[in-house]
Amino acid sequence: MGRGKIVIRRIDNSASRQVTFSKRRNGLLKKAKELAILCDAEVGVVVFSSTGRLYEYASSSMRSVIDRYCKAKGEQHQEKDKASEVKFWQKEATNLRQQLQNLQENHRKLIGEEISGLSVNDLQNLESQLEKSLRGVRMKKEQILSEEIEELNRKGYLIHQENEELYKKVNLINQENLELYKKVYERYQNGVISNYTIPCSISIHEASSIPFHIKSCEQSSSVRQANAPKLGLVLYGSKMD
Amino acid sequence: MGRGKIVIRRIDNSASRQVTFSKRRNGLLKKAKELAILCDAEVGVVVFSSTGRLYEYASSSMRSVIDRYCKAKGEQHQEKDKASEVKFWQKEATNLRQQLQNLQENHRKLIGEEISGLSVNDLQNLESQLEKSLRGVRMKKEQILSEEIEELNRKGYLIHQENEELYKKVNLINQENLELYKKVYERYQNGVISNYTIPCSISIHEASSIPFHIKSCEQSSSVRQANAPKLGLVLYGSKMD
DNA sequence: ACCTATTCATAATT
DNA sequence: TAATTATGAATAGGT
Repeated sequence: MGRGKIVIRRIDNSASRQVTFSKRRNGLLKKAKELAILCDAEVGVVVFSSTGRLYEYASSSMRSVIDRYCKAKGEQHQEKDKASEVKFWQKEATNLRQQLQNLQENHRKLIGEEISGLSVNDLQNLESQLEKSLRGVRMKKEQILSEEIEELNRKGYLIHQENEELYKKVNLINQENLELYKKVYERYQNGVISNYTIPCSISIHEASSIPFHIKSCEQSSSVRQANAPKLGLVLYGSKMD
Repeated sequence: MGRGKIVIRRIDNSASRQVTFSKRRNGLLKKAKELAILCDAEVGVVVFSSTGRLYEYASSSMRSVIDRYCKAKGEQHQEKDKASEVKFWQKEATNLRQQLQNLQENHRKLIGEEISGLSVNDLQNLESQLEKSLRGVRMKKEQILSEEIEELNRKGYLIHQENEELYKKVNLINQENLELYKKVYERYQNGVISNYTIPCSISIHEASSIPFHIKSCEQSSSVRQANAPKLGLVLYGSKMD
């Protein structure tokens, strides 16, 4: 709405920016006023120029508008309340900080730092705690590992069985093949078919004679047979201390 | 700007007031935005409809605009101060609570609780950490114990030496005594003293022939001689794993 | 500040 | 509630 269309971006020229600011600011405040009157609305407008000067319009009063705004945003503004609230949160923070410090100290002791001031008894307790923790962690780890091993063994066993089935089938077919070849050869000798040689049969070398073994990648434990009983909790029992 | 000119006064018809509100509100917010961009201004607009609904625009943030407005007006921002203070402390508390939770979780894992969700690798790390901690604690404990032993040995050695001195002195005095008794006995035989018997001498049975040993109450480790060299760091080396 | 060509916002209408 | 459009208002660029 001027002599030419403009794109909405910062006006580089300081002078014309200043002029435009003046015009549009007035326009904005006027529109705000009109809106408030026409539509019975409570309107507040605050404008700071790039030089920092303040221009404002409020249909009622800026104080009222801001108050209502804050209230609408769910912000309390009773000063007495605020003061006690601040105290409450300070206390809360202090409390939490204390807890945090205690826990940190505890933690440091647990991981073997800052144990200079402790008595032999304290150290003994700490040692027991650590041993207990270590036992728990190792047990868990070993449980997971043996579960993995078990799973692998189970799968391996299934594959192994499948292999055996296949082996049997292949042998069967092979047998069948040989018989067929024999028949064909007989006919050949009888002069029915000429120029024919028996191909080599498919050879199967005891595929299922190799038992299925799985070895843990994490351990140097001994090789276990497929379908082995549950080993989890006793697998590394001797190492648990 | 429309099909006809209008006077700026409250629109009686509720429906058209509502429509006009909607249009002009959008227009106002758009103009505010344009002003902010074109002229590099900080702009805030708050509009409450007659039904109480809030619409707003702020080029930066409403908080910033209101802050700046209050500052520019030199008005009581005590309330605002309080509010932000409360926020600060709330944030602080939240932050601390979070830290506390993290540490607690960590701690629980470290002591072997809540390790169900961990991977074998995590467990491995945990185990290493625990082993390291355990080493540290044991080392410390054993250092203290061996220091105690050393101290006891030192004291024992001193007492032992004192004992030897005393033994010598007693022997000396005993000797002296015997000689005196002899003299008294001679005089008695010469009739100077009547009715007198020689008491038994104080007997000293090689008091210093028993060497001084101290044994740790905590360990079944071998007995150590007084004045032994520092043992702390190697005392239970074989047990450290 | 003012002017005015032009664009924009919007009142009325559908 | 959402388009459409005629109209007045706002304003960009120039003086």
